[in-house]
Amino acid sequence: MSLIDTEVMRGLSTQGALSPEDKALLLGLELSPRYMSASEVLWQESEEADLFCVVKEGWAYSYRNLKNGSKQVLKFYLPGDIIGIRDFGFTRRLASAAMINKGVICPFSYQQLFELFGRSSLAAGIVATATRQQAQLSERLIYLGKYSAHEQLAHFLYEIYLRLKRIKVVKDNSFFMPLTQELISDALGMSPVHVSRTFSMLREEGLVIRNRQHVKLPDPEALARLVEFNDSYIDEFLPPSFFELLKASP
Amino acid sequence: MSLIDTEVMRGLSTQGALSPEDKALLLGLELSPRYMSASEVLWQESEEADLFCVVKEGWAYSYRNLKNGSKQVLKFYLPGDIIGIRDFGFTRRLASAAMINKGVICPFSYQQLFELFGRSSLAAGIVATATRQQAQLSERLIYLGKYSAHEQLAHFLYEIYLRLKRIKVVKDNSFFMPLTQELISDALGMSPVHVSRTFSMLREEGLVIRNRQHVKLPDPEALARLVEFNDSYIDEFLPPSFFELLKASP
DNA sequence: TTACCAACCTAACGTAGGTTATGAATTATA
DNA sequence: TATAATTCATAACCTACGTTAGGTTGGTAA
Repeated sequence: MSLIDTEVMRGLSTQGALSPEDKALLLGLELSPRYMSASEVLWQESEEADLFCVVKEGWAYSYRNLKNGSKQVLKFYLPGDIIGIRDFGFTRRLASAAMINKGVICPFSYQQLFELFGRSSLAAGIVATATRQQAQLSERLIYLGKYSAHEQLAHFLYEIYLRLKRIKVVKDNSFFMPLTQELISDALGMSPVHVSRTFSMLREEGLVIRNRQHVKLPDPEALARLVEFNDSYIDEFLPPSFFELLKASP
Repeated sequence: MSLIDTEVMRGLSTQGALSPEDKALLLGLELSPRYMSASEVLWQESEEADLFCVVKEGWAYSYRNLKNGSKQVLKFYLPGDIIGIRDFGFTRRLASAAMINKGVICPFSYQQLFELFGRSSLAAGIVATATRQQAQLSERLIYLGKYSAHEQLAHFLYEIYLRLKRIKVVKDNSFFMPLTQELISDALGMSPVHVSRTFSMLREEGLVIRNRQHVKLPDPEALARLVEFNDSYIDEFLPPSFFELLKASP
């Protein structure tokens, strides 16, 4: 099971959509398989991200270690799956990855992917934007899985705060948030009643002041500490390597 | 707030990475803004997917209506965010999208995105693979948010079963699954003890027979019915439109 | 002004699932 | 082979959160 055997590529191939160069590139990957033992780590969270892999044999998974000692698995990878493309457009890994049992993987550098995009940095930019969204989804998943309603809501509000600050619509730690508690409950997977309860708790702790659609976070840093916020997934700019690679491409 | 004002594009622009054609394309988007009212629907689940949008003003969200009458919000979109790129590489929308308050959006067709990829259907294929992964992540999010442990584990096992069947390693409804209950618990956000309890329930119901790493689903269809499985996100091939668009590109 | 409705708050009570603990079955290591 | 370490099953107990329900507030419309 290799990249060219991936269902997507097989589809492209049988439809005659792959150019000879594309095919050559795909088959070239076969030449550098890595034999992995069970539990062997592919990469750790926050290491430099510069490649992705096709799982040829064995199972792998990506995960995040959490402050409370547990971990959240984001995804299991089976033969034929691509692991690590999530971090394309980021400087560092947002999650760790490891083998479950022994197997074989084929690495594929981001550099090679860039070259495929040819000249259009616009295309690369849009793809990077898409992977950023996926990163936000992963964060939400982590909070849904392992944290209490209190931590979840705090995390949610702090994320909204950061995203709004980036587009310069936060003034004096206050912002406009046109969400009902019911909509928030549908996002966080809890009952509307419990959202209300949790808002009350956050208010009593002095962390959140809310009046209908007007929200104020008197001490955003305290909130961030409460949830141990990992803001690398919202970072402002594409990594410098992104531009170097673009300039280096033909 | 337009696409070119998105943080990613601004980064590309200030680094001089955007070609004049890229810039012209981006600015051309400004010409077709759509003014949306509060609660207006952008698209419904399972409608044909052929475009994405940049949110210029207002808030939007994507969501899935669930069988039990509730809904799960997947993501809130703020000004500058791109909505609908998740479905690139799929025939139909995997989730609905709607405005929260009134606002302005700028549509951008998948066709235009294809043209940016130039000749490399390999690049397009890799991107499509990445969006498929995001789709799987979304499904997991939905189950984490709104379903009981019983339904979650059933869904998880059925997804593994489908993915393994696609790569032809399921024989007689049985497969090898090198996961401990602890690892499963870390993926599903529940305690190892409860994973064991839930496996026992599924066994008593005759839905799952498991012996260490060997799993058998005597009646996969019954499992699928239990979780109302939406298998469009694991579908085998890229949509026909994908190939038509590729042939149409210069 | 009155009536109405959506959004929100709080309380009382029930339950799914967490926690802790113990023992059995399996696999790994000496 | 004995010994240790995982993995898993089941029980007893507890808590975070769901559910149901009743009341307050604020916005809107006649």
